[in-house]
Amino acid sequence: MKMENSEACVGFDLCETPLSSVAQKIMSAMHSGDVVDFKNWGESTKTVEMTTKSSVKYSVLLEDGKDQSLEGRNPKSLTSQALKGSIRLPPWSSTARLTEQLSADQKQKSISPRSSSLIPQYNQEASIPQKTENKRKHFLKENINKENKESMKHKRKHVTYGNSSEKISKHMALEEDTNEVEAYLTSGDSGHFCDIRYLDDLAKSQLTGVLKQAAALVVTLMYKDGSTQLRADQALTSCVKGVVMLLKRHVEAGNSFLSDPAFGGGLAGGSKQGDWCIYIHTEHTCVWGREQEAHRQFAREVLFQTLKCKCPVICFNAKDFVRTVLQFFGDDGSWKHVADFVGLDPRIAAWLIDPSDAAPSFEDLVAKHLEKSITVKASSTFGNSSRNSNQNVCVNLSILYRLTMDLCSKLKANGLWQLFCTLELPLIPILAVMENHKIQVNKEEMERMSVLLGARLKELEQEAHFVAGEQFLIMSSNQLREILFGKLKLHLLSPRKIPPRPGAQRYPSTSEAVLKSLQDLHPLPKIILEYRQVHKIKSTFVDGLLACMKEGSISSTWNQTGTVTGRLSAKNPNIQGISKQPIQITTPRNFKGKEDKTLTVSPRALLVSSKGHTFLAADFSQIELHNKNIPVEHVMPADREQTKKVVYSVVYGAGYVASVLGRRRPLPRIHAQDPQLRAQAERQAVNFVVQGSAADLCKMAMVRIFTAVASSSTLTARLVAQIHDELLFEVEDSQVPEFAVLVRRAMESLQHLWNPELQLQVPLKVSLSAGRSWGCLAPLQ
DNA sequence: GCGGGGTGACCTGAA
DNA sequence: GTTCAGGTCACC
Repeated sequence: MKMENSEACVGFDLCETPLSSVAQKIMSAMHSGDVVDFKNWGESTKTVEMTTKSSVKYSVLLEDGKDQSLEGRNPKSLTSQALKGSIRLPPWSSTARLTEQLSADQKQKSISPRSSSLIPQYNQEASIPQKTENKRKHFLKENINKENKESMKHKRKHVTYGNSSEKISKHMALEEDTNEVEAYLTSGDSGHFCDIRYLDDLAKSQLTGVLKQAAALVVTLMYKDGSTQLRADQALTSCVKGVVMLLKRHVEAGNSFLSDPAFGGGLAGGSKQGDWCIYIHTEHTCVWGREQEAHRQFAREVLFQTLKCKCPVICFNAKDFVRTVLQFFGDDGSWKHVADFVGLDPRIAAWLIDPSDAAPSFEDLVAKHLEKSITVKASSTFGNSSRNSNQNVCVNLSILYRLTMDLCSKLKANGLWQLFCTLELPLIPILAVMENHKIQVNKEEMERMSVLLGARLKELEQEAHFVAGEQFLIMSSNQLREILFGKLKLHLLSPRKIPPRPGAQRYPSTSEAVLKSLQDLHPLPKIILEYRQVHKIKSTFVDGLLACMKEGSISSTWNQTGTVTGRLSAKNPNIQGISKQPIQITTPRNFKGKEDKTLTVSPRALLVSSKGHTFLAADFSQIELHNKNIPVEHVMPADREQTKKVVYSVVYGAGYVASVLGRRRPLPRIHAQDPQLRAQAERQAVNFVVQGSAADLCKMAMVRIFTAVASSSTLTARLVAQIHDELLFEVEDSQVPEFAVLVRRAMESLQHLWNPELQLQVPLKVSLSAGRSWGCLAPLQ
C-alpha cells in the first residue's frame, strides 16, 4: 500500500503536545470560580442568608442509606462559622500555587482576594418552587427507605468480617467518615442533595446554568448495593446505578486543609455554601414511559455537559466514570464525545508520587495524604458518634476534592505536574474508550482448538506416566521434583551443573531451563516441556479467552496505576501477554485431518477485526532494547563498573531515578555493606529508566493519535490495545492508508523527546503492519 | 543469543 | 470451601 499519496489528506497537527492545553483548561477553570460571571451570581447573596437563618430541613443521602436531618439549626453554629470565615487562610492560595505550576505565560493578571462580602452565594433552594421541593423531599424519603433495606444486607455482610488488623483499620476509617458527617452537619454547611429526576423545568434549567458556571465538579459512581467508588469494600460485581455529583460553586481556599486554622474538626474551612450535590440515575429500567424517557434525556444532557464543561471533573477512578457515561450514551453517543474530557483522578496523582503504592483505596489515600485531618477529626468533639456505620456521599466528595487539591500541589512540588497533565490525564478517556471497544473473537476456531489441545494434553499425560513408571500430577512441581530428582536422580546424572534452589531446598527447580538441560538424559523432561507449553496455550489463551468473552467478543480492563515503571497493564484478559509466536504441536492420534503430523496454533490469530475493518499495528521496534543500549554505550563507556558507581552515587543522592518525561521512581537508601541488595537496586534503577521511558513515549503516541482522530470529521479508527511498544488499532478498510500516515507521523514526531538528556540522535524506528487477524499481519511498506 | 525486571494468569498445596 | 503464597511462563 502506498502511503505517500495519502499524506496530503492528513491535516492534523501531530507535533503539538495536546496537554499543556489540558493543564490550561484545568487552571483557567479553577480561576473562573472567582472571577467569571460575577454579576450573574450577585443577586443570590441575600437569599442565602435568609435561607440559612430560617428553619430548614436538610436531607443528605448517606452511603448506607440513612437519612440525616437537621431541623432548626442552632444559631451558635452559624456564628461560629462566620468567625471561622474571618480567620481563613489567604484566599486562593491553592489556586495561586497551582498557577505557578504552569508555564509563566499562563499566569493570571490578577488574583482577586475573596471575602465573604464579595463572594456572591448561590442557593438554588430559594428559587425552586416549594412544590418541587416537597416532591424532592418525598423522593429522598422513599429512596432512603429503599436504600436502608439494601444497606442492611450490606451491613450484615460487613459484620461477618474477621477481626484482623486490616478489617479494624477499615472500621476505623468508616468511623472517621462518621465524624466527617457530624462535622459537616453541625458546621453550618449543608450541601443539597437531589435526584435530578425530580426537578421541574425551572430547576432543571437552573441546574444547567450551575453546571456551566461551576468551578469544579466532583463525581463518583454509585452502585446498586448503595456503595460508591469511594468505599474500599465496594462490591466488585455490583452494577452502576447512577452518578453522584458535587457541583462546586467556587474553589476552596487553602489546598491543604490540614494547615487551615479554620479547619476545626470538620470541613468548615472550605466554603461549601452554594455547592450542590445531585444524583443522576443511569440504570436502565424495564418500565419505559414518557416520563422515564424525559428523565433519561435530561440525564444525558447533564452528563454530556459534564464531559464538555470547562472546569475539571474530579473523580476517583475517572476512567470508570467515563466508561459508564459512554455506556449510558450507548449507540446515541460517539466515543469522540469524551476525547477532550479532563478528569482529575487523585489515584493517578498519588501513583505518580509513589508508584510502588499499588491500587490504594480512597480511604487509604485520605489516610496517607490527609493524615493530620483524620487525627483532628478523631479528637474532635464529634468523636463519640453512635452512628458509626453512616457514610455520607456528599461529605466524601468534599474530602475527595480536598484530597485531589492536595495531591495536585504535591505533584508540582515533585516536578510531576507536567507529566500528570500532558500524559496521564489525557490517557483516561483513551483507556475508557478502549475498554468500551469490543474485539471480535473467532469462537468456532477457538472451541475447535480447545478440543484439539485437550486431546493432545491427554496423550502427553499418558506418555509421561508411562516413562515415569507411575501416575502423578503433571502440573504439580512438587510431585514432578520427586520423580525427576528423588526417583530418577537426573540432577546427579547431568553433566551440566544444575543450580540448587535458593533457601537450601532439597531438590532443584523444575523450571524450563532445568528441564531443557535434562532432555538428553530421560524422555520425561521433554514430555513435561511440551505438556506445559500446550497447557499454557489452552488454559490461558484459549479457554481463558473464552471465559472472558461476552457476546462473541472480548475487552480488556486497563490499569493505569498498576505498575511501578509507568507501563500500562491489562487483565481479563491480559491482552499484553498473549503469545506472539505460534507453537507447533503434534496432531493428536485419532484426530480429524491426521494427514498432517504437526499443527500450528497461534493464539493471536484468534482475534479478528470486525466486518469491513482491518487491524493496524504500529510498534517502536524494540524500543526498550535501544533504550537499554543507550545508557550502556553512552553513559557507561570503558570502565562500566566505575561509571556505574558515579552514576548511582548521583542517582541515590537524588533519591529517585527518572524517565525521559520525568516519571520518577523513589529509590531506597543503599547500604554499601549489602552488595546483593545494592546490585539489585541498581538493576531496578536502570530498568526503570528503560521501561519508564518506553512507556512514556508509547503513551504519548497514544495521546497524539487519539487526539488527532477525535478531531477528525472523517477518521473513525479505534485504539484497541497497547502491548508496551506496540499499538493495535481497528480501522475501516478504506481509511487504512490515510490512518497509517497519521500513525507514522505521530510516532516519529516523538523523536525530539527521545533521550533529550543524552543529546542523542537515535532514530525512532516505527514499523507498521496490517491484516484481518492479529496473528497474521503483513508489513506495510 | 541471552539475561534481566515487572506485569498477569494459571496451577498446586498448605493454612 | 476459601484464601493465600509459591512456582512457572507468556509478554515487553
